[in-house]
Amino acid sequence: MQATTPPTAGRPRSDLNATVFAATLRSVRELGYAGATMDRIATAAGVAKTTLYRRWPSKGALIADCLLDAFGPVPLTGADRGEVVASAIRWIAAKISAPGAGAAFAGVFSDAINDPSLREILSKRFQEPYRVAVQDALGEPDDRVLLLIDVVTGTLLHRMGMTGEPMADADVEAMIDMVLRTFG
Amino acid sequence: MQATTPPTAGRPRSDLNATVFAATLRSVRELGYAGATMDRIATAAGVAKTTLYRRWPSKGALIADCLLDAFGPVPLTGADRGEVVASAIRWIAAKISAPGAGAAFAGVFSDAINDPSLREILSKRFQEPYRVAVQDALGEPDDRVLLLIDVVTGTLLHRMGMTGEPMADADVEAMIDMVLRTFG
DNA sequence: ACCATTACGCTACTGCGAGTAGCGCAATTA
DNA sequence: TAATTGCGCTACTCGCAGTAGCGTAATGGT
Repeated sequence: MQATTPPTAGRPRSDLNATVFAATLRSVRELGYAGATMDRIATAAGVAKTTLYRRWPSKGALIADCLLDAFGPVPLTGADRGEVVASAIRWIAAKISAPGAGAAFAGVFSDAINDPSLREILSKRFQEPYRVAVQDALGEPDDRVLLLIDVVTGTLLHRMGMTGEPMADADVEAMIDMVLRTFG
Repeated sequence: MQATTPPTAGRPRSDLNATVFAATLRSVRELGYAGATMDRIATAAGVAKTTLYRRWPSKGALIADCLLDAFGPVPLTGADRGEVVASAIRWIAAKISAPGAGAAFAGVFSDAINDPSLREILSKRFQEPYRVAVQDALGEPDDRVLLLIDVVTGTLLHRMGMTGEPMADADVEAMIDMVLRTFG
């Protein structure tokens, strides 16, 4: 999300990302996605709203970056393929179940429906790295990996959207069983 | 969505649902979910905006009702369980792929994230009838059927949200293969 | 020391869409 | 004929995303 040309002269940017990300997640957790307005996030971070817009082009982009920072890389460990897939699914399920994170994810995702530039960010900056990592680990063709990601993430988000709550562990395990019959 | 007490006196409601639903789907198809404002839908239907709000409590509720009308019941036919599941999945995939319908569905779904009353409508009026129908046809326990619905619908919507396009037939078939290993 | 340059905070705005209020009129039933 | 309810219309309120412009702080270059 940083500018293409990092400037050499002038006042350097202060270290605000950590503060802003923390305030963003806290706001979404307490107020929901729609309730976490840019004004509130700015206030919660002790920062001017205009500063947010100097760094991120939109609310969706800010929250996407925030999630990217909060999630980090997928762990792809396990004795065999099945365990690799299962542990990766448990990891993303846990990330989405973290308070605030699920609502934030679903919110960004929904904004992306009406904002192609945000969809670009989401698919290129978010999905793509995970797809490459999984593909390297599993050696599946890319369309299969994309389907795998659609199934896992889509299922978790759909449950979240319908019930307002993250998916229970038992259902996560049922989904893993199902996926493993194909990708295990 | 109609009032709990259909009144006996006074001017009866005119037959506007078909006109409004058609105008709604057309607006979403041409302008996207966010672009299809209540003002535009009203104008396109040749109806006052206040009339829309007399019948539906929110934009999301209107579009949910519109989709309910456009989708109709799931066909649950087929020689064996596998064919029943496969044809049902192809049916919902086709419905979501219809121009406008996918964007409308995804839009309502995203509004529901921040609107519990809309979530209620979506899960009770939309998901529940389909769940019951599938459950009767397959004889699976309800949590399994709910998972099946989450997987199928979630996957289709996730693909739609990430790419802006409905899922290609080949991928739908791949998803069917995968699901049938568990539910076939 | 002194620019030029860039960042930050602040106040004040624009634009737009969801949802509402109240009026006059139309179409029913009792 | 009176009461009641629906419709169209105009005109709002409210809230949020995003923007403009100013004064000031912090840096590098000369």
